[in-house]
Amino acid sequence: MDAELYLQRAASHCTAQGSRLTPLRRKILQLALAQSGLVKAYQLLHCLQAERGLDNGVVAPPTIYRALDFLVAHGFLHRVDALNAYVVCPHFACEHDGIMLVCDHCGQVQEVDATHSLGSLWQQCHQHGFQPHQRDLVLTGTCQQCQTA
Amino acid sequence: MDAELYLQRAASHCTAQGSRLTPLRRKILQLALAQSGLVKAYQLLHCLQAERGLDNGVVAPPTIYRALDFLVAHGFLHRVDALNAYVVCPHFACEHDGIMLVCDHCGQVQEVDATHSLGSLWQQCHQHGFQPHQRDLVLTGTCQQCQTA
DNA sequence: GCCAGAAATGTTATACAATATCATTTTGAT
DNA sequence: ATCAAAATGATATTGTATAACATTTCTGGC
Repeated sequence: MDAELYLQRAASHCTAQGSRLTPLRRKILQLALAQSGLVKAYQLLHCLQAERGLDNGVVAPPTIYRALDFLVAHGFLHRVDALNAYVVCPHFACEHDGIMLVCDHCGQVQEVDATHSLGSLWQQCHQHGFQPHQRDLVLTGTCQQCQTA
Repeated sequence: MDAELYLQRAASHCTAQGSRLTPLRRKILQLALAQSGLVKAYQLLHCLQAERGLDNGVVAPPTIYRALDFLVAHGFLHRVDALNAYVVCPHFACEHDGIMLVCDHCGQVQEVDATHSLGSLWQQCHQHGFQPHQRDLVLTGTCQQCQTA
């Protein structure tokens, strides 16, 4: 994934809807993009701390979590509850009914369109008067490579 | 749900497959059954500690987590990742393709059969060589009552 | 019954995850 | 320029979970 392009499009997306991709948020999104798969909050914390150097103050957890909340709320990241982790969402702008298949062995993420099965799933929820919070579904499991290995 | 009956059936289920519902595990399952919806690990910790009294030693987290792991592995509980919580599974023996709709406002849980939509979901996973860990799906959201309220 | 290995539990300590609270700075609108 | 809102900094604390090792309990073979 081309990080620079992604960041540019993310910035446009934000301004278009009146929210702000501040330097801090941008930086953290950039760090997340540098990962190939899962990103963890405290990992970002350490990265950011390292970048700032020892003299430039300490990065505290709320700094990270606030940025992550923003990025998730705006669709740039998905949270993987089962692993207390996050993954970049490659197509934040489109309306996508997708599933993200997260391998909890190697951390790789595979995206799959699932308009059909998810459609009937959400429909079923609504039939029971239930308003699900998630639009996309994040599933954990074992990917092909890790099964054979 | 009749807790005594449930515990009896759970015990049978365990012996039938050569695993042991020990007094500790049984106790924790019983505590979980006493809740109407979500149960949290440290809540169980405090309950168990209270039951044992102050003189009978201290209950430590691993005691709880090991029991919870067992109960989840054997299908008596489901873990709700999004909330770091657990819910009792009312029908552990049946092969059930169900979704559990967990209201993160009031904690109530609603079970819905979703053989169709889940079937196509799991099928899609396998088509991509992905082996999901979950059989049931646990979704968080807002229930009907909490929407109107 | 007795013993050896396995399973379960106890114990201590620590790592990881997340939030509450309040102070300070930056931003955008008037 | 000023004010209010948004964002960030800073401090402290709570909640969640596991590692590592000791001890006890159970089980099957003798």
